[in-house]
Amino acid sequence: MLLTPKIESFVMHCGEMGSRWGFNRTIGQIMGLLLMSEQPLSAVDLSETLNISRGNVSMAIKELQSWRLVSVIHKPGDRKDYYAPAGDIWELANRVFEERRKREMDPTLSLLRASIIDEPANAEEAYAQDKMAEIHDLLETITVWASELQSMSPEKLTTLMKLGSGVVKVLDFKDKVLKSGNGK
Amino acid sequence: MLLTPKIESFVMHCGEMGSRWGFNRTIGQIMGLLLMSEQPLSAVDLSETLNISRGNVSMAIKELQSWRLVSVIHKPGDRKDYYAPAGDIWELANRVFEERRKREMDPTLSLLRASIIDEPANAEEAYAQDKMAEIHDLLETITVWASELQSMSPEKLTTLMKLGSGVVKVLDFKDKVLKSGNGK
DNA sequence: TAAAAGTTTCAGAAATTATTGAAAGTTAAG
DNA sequence: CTTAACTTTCAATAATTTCTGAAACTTTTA
Repeated sequence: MLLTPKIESFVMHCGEMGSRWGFNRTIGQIMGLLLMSEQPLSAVDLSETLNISRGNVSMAIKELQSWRLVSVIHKPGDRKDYYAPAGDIWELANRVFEERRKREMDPTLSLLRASIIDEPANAEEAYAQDKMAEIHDLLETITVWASELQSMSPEKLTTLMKLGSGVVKVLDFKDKVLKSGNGK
Repeated sequence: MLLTPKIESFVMHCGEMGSRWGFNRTIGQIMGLLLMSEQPLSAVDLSETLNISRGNVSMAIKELQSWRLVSVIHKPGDRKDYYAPAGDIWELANRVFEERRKREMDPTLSLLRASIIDEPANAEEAYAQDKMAEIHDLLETITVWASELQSMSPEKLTTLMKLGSGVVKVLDFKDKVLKSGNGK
């Protein structure tokens, strides 16, 4: 399968960015190619188009499945597995956020919780524990908020995002109306 | 300088998480240690406490400065450079977000913009360009929103985050009041 | 301006991570 | 049950990233 220059440069870009996005080059390229392809692709398609060994494709697909980013498709009368993005762009982005949160924040939150529990052994440790508590609270606030945002419908979320910092005005507006309403 | 077990385990954890957070082990450990230390630390302190070569500390500090996460402090009558976190936890988290956005999203946005401009060469490319446009719009919405949030004061932002998905109710409330107010 | 105290650089070594390819495993059809 | 078509695993190797340490550089003090 031959790619047009534009598609190829996108796919290669995904490969280069792969490690910044939390996976590796192969995984990035495969995801990029699947996103660009209208038809689902087989492991052999991926391997040949991207010049990647068959084994590497298999491991990459496994990893992408653990991120819930690709799904398997079977064509009638064909024993091959075909792969396609597991949902629309919006859903995929959501999954990446969620998965990264799990990998980047959750382990730290656990460690911090455990560290904060017991009494400081000395003044130095008291300072450190204060800082840990600060970091913990910030991470937790962000985690909780992120999961609430993810539970919102895409429409609501889009509205909120387009509103941007204008949301402040709405919050102020609410306060004003409530205050004048109950005479306080 | 000897660390208590609790502080040491936090610092080592930062090292292990370093690469997931966008830097490397050394950088993670150094940032962790600086966060836990009430006093600013010199390059030699860092090198000895963490068993890291002097040269590596120098490179790590340079990198942390490019992220705007540490600042240099000079003590009167002492020629050494001392290092400390550049601001409170909140500011540091902000900088990490911003820096990562720059590294993880901006290059992709540029590529996508460039790819979308010109006419598709064929049907296959037309599909690909549609997808690229979709990805571009999502990334841009997120980028704009994130930078607006970052420009809000920490207090407003905390209020907003604590409100969580409850923000939807406030938005609905606004709509209701406005509608009933002008008779529509 | 010379020496001392400190910092930075960078080529090579070490450690880590990704990739290949051959062998083993699985599944479906005949 | 056997074969053919396909997938997965994993030890060996390749590629990449990180780290060291010695040399070069800078700044301050005397």
